[in-house]
Amino acid sequence: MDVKTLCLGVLSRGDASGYEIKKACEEGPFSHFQDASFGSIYPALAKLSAEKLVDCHQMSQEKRPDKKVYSITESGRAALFDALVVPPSPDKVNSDFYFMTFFAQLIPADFLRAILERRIAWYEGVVARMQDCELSIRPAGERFTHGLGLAHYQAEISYLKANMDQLLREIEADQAKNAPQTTSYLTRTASA
Amino acid sequence: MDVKTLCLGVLSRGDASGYEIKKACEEGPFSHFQDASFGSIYPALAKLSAEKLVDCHQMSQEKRPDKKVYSITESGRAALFDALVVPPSPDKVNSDFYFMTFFAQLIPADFLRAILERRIAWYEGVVARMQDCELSIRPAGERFTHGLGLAHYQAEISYLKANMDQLLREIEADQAKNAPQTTSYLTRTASA
DNA sequence: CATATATATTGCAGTTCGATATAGGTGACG
DNA sequence: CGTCACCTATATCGAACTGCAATATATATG
Repeated sequence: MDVKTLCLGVLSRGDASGYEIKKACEEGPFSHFQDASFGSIYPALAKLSAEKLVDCHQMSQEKRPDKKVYSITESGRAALFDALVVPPSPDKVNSDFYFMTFFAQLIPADFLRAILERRIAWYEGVVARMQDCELSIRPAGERFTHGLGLAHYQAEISYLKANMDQLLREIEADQAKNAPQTTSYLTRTASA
Repeated sequence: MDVKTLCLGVLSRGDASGYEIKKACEEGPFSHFQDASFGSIYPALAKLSAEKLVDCHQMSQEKRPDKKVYSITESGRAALFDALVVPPSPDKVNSDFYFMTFFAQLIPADFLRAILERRIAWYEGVVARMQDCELSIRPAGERFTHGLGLAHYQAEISYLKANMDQLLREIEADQAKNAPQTTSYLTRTASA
């Protein structure tokens, strides 16, 4: 989804500044499936404003930097609708964690264990916070998407807990076999 | 993961051309968690070659365009190792599908149903192909990552099948209530 | 026989990322 | 009571990346 449409989506739920849009993608309801940086959000808002898809009100705050609050216009809602009724392009996933587990046999077992445990703890926290949040007042689509994300994270936690010990045993056995003569990673020969 | 490391990872499993690396990210074992375009892969390979992390052999093929086959060097394997033993940065997910379901109440129910059914069919195909593939010969890390992806897709299919009818009923009821006077999307008033 | 698909690379315009600059407020700690 | 780290808030800039077209050839598909 291009950043302009993402901004329209956030603004369709209520007025927000560029900073608040970023937060919605980082910690808020969009954090599980959208990502955008300031370097793309601010230009996107400027373009949307020029196209009259959003209105901008300067808010002089005391004790805070000035804030530009954007509101979606009727044309903006129409543009959001137009962007929603096209078949979605495939998900783009970039996961260093999966990349790392793929090459698990190259990684020292202790380091790998720490990474796996951190991942489980992280997602358990995410799930706990998601289960806490009040959904009954939210629209059907938001509830559905929330449940879908939850199902995904819970499945990942389950799998990791059920399989990580077995993986670590195999990795340890493999590394003991292939490099019994040294404890230094620097002198290893490529065993991949 | 930067594209250079991604290329090193692919090449650690065997020699490949830029085109073949792209295919590994599109259809191959990396397709579930990595993405990169030609425009980033070819420059990355050129840089890796300049840094002596990969070797390049020009292959003049008959009946095909020439091919540059890259092989990872020992320094390349060391660089891959160095990139693997740092804590992975958070996953980056960009999903137009999730974005769409989040705003389900804005979307015509028939269109939404078609999108949901297409998604289920797509992931069922993915799961079927993943279950087909022979894993016993693959390294432990690859098997583990494969299983993790499979668990994720299966959880998503389950959730969609269990909850899509309920969502569509709610959406239909909502749209019938909010716009009983018209069947045209163009004349709707913003009901979000 | 036209059209589409697959192999294989390159270049480019536009988009996005990540870091940095700016600048005051807030809370914690000894 | 200083100061240190972090939060709010916007803007900018180079580096990196994407998506697309161009180029060329061979094989399927209808």
